[in-house]
Amino acid sequence: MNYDEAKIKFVSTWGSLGSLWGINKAMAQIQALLFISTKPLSMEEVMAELKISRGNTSMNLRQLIDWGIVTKEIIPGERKEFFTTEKDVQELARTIAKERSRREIQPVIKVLKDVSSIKDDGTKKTRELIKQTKALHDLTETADDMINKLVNQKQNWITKSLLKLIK
Amino acid sequence: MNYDEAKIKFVSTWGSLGSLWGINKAMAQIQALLFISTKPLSMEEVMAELKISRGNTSMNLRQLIDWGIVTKEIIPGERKEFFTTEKDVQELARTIAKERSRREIQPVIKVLKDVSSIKDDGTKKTRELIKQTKALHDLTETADDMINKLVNQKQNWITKSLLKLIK
DNA sequence: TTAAACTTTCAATAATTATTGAAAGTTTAT
DNA sequence: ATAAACTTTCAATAATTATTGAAAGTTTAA
Repeated sequence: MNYDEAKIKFVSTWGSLGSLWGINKAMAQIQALLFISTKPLSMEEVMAELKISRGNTSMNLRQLIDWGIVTKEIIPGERKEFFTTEKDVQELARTIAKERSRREIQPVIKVLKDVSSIKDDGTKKTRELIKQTKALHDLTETADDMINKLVNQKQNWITKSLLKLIK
Repeated sequence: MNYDEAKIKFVSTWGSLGSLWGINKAMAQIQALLFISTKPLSMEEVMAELKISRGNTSMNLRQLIDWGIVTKEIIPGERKEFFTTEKDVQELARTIAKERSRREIQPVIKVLKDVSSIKDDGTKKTRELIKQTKALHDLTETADDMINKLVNQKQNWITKSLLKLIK
């Protein structure tokens, strides 16, 4: 496998993995491309590399900026905008975890809290609903907390936490 | 909010959350319904509650069984099949984590490993590709290990790990 | 066996989601 | 002010994914 093959394989795999961290294919591919680029890329370059339209590129770049994963770069003497992504995987993981929590997990936690707080009328089915949604609420909330806390450890939680917990 | 409202809210919220844990809406809704049911449900009952077709119900129940989340129940004297889901959230989390890892994360880890193992020809771009995909490989692998290990602790890791880590 | 009760399959269709491309908008240089 | 260089917007379209429903398949009881 040479450079170009490896690059294509990486970008497309990362793209199809987008769903795993909750973003669409084009968005994930743009991020992947920037992630292995040695310099900031212009919209033209992104379009050309990924063979996607200008509109698509524009929209997805904006979303990545929204997520806090990509930033615009001003390059002196250049008229067009250039883009870079966070290059540190740790920081990347932190940002993604935080955003997903905010966008998706928190709203669900709220619903689970509401549902598990309905009045207990003493019937079996109501009790089951309360019991099960409460369990789910606790699990979701705790898992979310944990991921955020883990991911926020400034030093390499990877090795440290692993050693502590997993042995 | 009364029982029926709460039930509908829970089932539909859990359904739309399906994407978060990588399954489709109908599948997630069926699981949610079984999760709060006080008794095993037949295909008829699932169809009626969720207003989905027989074919859809059949296919998605089978997928849930594939995932190891739902099991068929034989009820003496009954001709049709009944279904239940794992009721313990801990066990549920464990099963889901294991399956997602196997189905989605492992294949990506493999690609990252392959890509990061290409021959270093000394060019800047190749070095960057190797460096970045290696970092991603390590992160992904470690995070995957961690989740699996955490989720596999038999006793309630929830409280224990939380107390240890988060304080 | 046969037939009723039930489940699965899958081609057709519907619903959803992503992508395009061109017009409208913005910024910068002169 | 004007125009070139560039970006954004969004209605139309394409691609993908989910759902239906009816025919085919299976199991059970008599």
